[in-house]
Amino acid sequence: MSKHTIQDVARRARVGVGTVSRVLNNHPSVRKSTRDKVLAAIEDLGYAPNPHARRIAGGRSYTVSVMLPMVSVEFYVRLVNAIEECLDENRFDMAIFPLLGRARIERYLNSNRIAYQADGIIMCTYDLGKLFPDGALPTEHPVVLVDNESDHYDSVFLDNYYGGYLVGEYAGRLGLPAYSMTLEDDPEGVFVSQVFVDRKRGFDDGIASSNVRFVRDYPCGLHHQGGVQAAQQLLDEAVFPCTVFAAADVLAGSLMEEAGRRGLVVGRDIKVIGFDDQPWSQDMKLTTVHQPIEVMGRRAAEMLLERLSGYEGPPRKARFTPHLVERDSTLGEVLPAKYVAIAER
Amino acid sequence: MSKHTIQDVARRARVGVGTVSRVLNNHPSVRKSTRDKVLAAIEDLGYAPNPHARRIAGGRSYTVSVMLPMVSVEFYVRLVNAIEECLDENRFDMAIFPLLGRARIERYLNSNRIAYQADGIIMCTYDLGKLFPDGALPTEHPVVLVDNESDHYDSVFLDNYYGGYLVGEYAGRLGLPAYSMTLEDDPEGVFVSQVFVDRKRGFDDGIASSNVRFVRDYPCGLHHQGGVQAAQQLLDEAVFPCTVFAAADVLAGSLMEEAGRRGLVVGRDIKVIGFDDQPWSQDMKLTTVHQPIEVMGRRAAEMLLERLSGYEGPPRKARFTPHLVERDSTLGEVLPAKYVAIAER
DNA sequence: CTGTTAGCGCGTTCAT
DNA sequence: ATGAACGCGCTAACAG
Repeated sequence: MSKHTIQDVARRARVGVGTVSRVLNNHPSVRKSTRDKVLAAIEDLGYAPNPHARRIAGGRSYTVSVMLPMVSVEFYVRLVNAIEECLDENRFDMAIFPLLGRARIERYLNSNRIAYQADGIIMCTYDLGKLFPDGALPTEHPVVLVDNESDHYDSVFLDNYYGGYLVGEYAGRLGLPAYSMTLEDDPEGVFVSQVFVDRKRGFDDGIASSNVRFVRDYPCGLHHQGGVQAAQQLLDEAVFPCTVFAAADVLAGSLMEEAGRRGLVVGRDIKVIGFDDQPWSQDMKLTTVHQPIEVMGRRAAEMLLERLSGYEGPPRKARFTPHLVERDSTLGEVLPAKYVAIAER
Repeated sequence: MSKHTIQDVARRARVGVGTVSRVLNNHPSVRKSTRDKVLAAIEDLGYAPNPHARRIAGGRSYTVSVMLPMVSVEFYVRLVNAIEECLDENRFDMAIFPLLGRARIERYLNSNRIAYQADGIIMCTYDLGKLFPDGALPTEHPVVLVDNESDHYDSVFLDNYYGGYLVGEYAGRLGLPAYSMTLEDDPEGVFVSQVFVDRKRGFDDGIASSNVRFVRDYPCGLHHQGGVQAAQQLLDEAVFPCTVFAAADVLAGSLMEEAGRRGLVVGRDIKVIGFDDQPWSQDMKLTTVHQPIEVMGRRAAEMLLERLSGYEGPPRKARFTPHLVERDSTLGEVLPAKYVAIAER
């Protein structure tokens, strides 16, 4: 926090505080020469306006809160970076509020929380209807939802059903017995993401029109270890060759690793299809559903900034359409069953 | 954000704003009867003071920032929960700022960031000397360091060297060839935690006084997958029976899992010692070094609150001493080498 | 003990 | 185009 005030800047630039304020807020009616004087003074002093004072006086602090389940999951890291980049370009600051678990979520039901003192909020993934009374956040400020569809707020989300459908269709064409790995139920019941339900529903529908037999689903935790455990059980029970839809790339990665450990050849003995198209999926040659995370994050930030600039229209939905990226993990030639049986052991 | 102001409360309670302010700030000289009147009015109106206004007027917003590398690592989740609990009891709010990576850290070199507008900061793990100019955060507010020792700020940390030493001594008594798994260097060079260096140094020194042979160290990423990879290489190369010091419980978990997969008996063929004593370590019967994470988090919050209450003494160090918890993972009877060689295959 | 008043730093009039 | 004055919601100092 700079120790200077707008007064100091005004004195140094030999102008009134009003003029400095205008420069600060990009007000058009300032002569170029005086604007430059002011900017120079600001630069010299290393001055930065006090966001709290701005909030008090002008009703805005140029800060937005981002609420999400947790970070350090690849999806959120990418999303947050994209959001922050966009906000940064518009001279907005960002604070992250990881909700982590039920206890913290309940704290955030209280509108006094600092999180709600921002100019606006971006809420990720959580189903507001299940967490907050009336399905609304306790705030008058604009809210944008990401990774979750809504009729009450602007929302940015992927058509996860369609993504799953693409995979189902594709699995149908592969013609092999099919399995799936999806997200298990959250014991705390807070992180019930519609996302994975939709992907699975789409997959089921996509495969239904083929004559492929869907054997069963293996629910697992959304991390490497969870994927490995489910993969072990799956590989113990599965018949080969087969197709497996892993509803997140991280799970597909676990599965491919575990399959390799057992001497199975991915693409031939087991066809693996992921979801996300994370950067490393290309290296792993994983067939997967592409989702434009950065674009979605940026769009969410833009929508919020539009609201903050006074846009008053009805809630908007930014639905993104995924597409399938075909890679080696589904491209190997399938061998006669007998040979596979040997390779399997 | 409540739409009421301190004026509304004053009117409703038929007192002056000064009195309301005194009640809000626990000022002693308020008659009990009027205090109750005011509290009733506050209750009726659902009033909550505006933190920005408090900051402007009184210089404090009752908010602290917590900066850390990332959450959703068990250590930080537990730490953050403990910190928030203590702050909550003192009517302070908390905002978390995950630094995530180099790009975000550099943004946070700028003192204008909202993170620095809090009354105080708790900084976790990062070595300030390497990240910030002069080894100081760009703020005049009080700072407390956690998981990192410092001469400039109050700091709360574990004696990691001693913890490692305990393990080294213990491994010496076990009398078996010893290996270790520690944190690999961070490619971005930002998350170079002294913590793991200290644990390893202590381990080396602790084992040095015995006649046990230390074979080699396996560096790995601080997550399950990283542990599995290192464990595979270690188990490929190791001689059994042996002792392995995993410098974090999560790595020990990976190792035990991988060892089990290979038919090795933990505690007999391979003695595993972890570090952290995470809640699940007891279930896994992992011998490990206990670290009181919640106590440390609470202590950090307390130290910061003391500074915010005006304490002005020199930087204090709250060093915590770990202890070894012995469980089954090191307790099996070692068999003759020949038998082990068979079991190994 | 309590009411009144002067700022805190800034945005926003309203004249000029 | 620009300076001066007012007010945002609150705390703190000053009277009583």
